[in-house]
Amino acid sequence: MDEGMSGFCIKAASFRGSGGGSGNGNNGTKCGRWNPTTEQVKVLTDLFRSGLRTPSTDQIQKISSQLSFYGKIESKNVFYWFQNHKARERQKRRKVSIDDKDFTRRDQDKISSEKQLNQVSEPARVIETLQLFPVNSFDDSEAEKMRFHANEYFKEATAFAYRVGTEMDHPPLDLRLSFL
Amino acid sequence: MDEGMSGFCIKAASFRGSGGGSGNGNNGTKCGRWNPTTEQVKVLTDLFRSGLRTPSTDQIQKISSQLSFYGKIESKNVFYWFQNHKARERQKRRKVSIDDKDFTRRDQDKISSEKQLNQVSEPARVIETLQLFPVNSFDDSEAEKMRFHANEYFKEATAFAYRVGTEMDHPPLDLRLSFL
DNA sequence: AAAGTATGAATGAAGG
DNA sequence: CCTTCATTCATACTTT
Repeated sequence: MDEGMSGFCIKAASFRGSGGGSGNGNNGTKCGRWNPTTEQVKVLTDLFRSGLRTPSTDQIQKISSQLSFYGKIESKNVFYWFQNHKARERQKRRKVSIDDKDFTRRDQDKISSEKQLNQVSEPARVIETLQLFPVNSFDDSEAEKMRFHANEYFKEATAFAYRVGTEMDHPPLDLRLSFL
Repeated sequence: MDEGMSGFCIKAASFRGSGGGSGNGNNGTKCGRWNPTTEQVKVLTDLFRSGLRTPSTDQIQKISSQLSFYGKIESKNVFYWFQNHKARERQKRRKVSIDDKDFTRRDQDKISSEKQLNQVSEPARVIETLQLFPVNSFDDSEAEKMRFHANEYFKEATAFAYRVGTEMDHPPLDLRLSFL
């Protein structure tokens, strides 16, 4: 749209460290979209495997902070990464599930067992000590009161805007849009 | 590969205003979710910029009515648009901030310049006569009667994103990443 | 290089 | 208001 729309920065020929290169500690990535390094992807994937699905703001900040060591990264990148990863994990699952409806051929095909053999060869096996999800998951701040919801507007079936039977012939405000 | 299998409608190559292309004067009956036209987005954005944050029911009706000229639209679309826009404006500021790699110099940093002038190629300056915020009836939430009036969220430059003091508490979880 | 795939980013729609 | 899901767009990357 207008504001923080998709960056129109020059598309730099930035290459990811795919293949174990990881030479993009400080790649020439100008703008455009974030290109995670292999290390970053590895950590993120590991976190995901550890059970992290939707990190909170604080978690995102921490992760982003840690991952910034490997290259440029912002909080929103982490946020998007988890959103996408989870969404696609589910999407894949759903696809397979639907595809399984007709089991005429049970030769199992290959489906997506060949997705990817987990990252590139990383000789140095790192140790990660991550403690996520203690036992909480409490929805504490719920003091908010549910206001009228969209339902109020969803009655547009007949566009019959029920008006308050007071004296207002028309709303006090005069919203006129004269354009084009 | 995975195409819109879930989509029950014809997959029209309708482009939104993303990227400026906006080849959608009137997209071809794209059912499913609302796909705003560039004109609609422009008006909505303008309204938002004018300070409108949570339009009332009648306001939504009017806006929707006006915008229906540019294409199919419902009240709930307007409602959701404002909700999302505001929420994301806020979210954006929260996520794009705490990320600072080094404070080598405090005046060299240009900081957030990613936002660019949204000057859409609109030579003909439209005229908008909108009188909002009269003394209109309060929606349902009195909690936001006296708050931001207009440019509360348009502090683009923002040398520093002041931290909202809502994260004083430390999360119960301990995220530690010991790798490398 | 074109076509195909993987994935970052954006946003409509809901839920709570 | 906030968070999350789903769908789509745009682009980096891979394969042919």
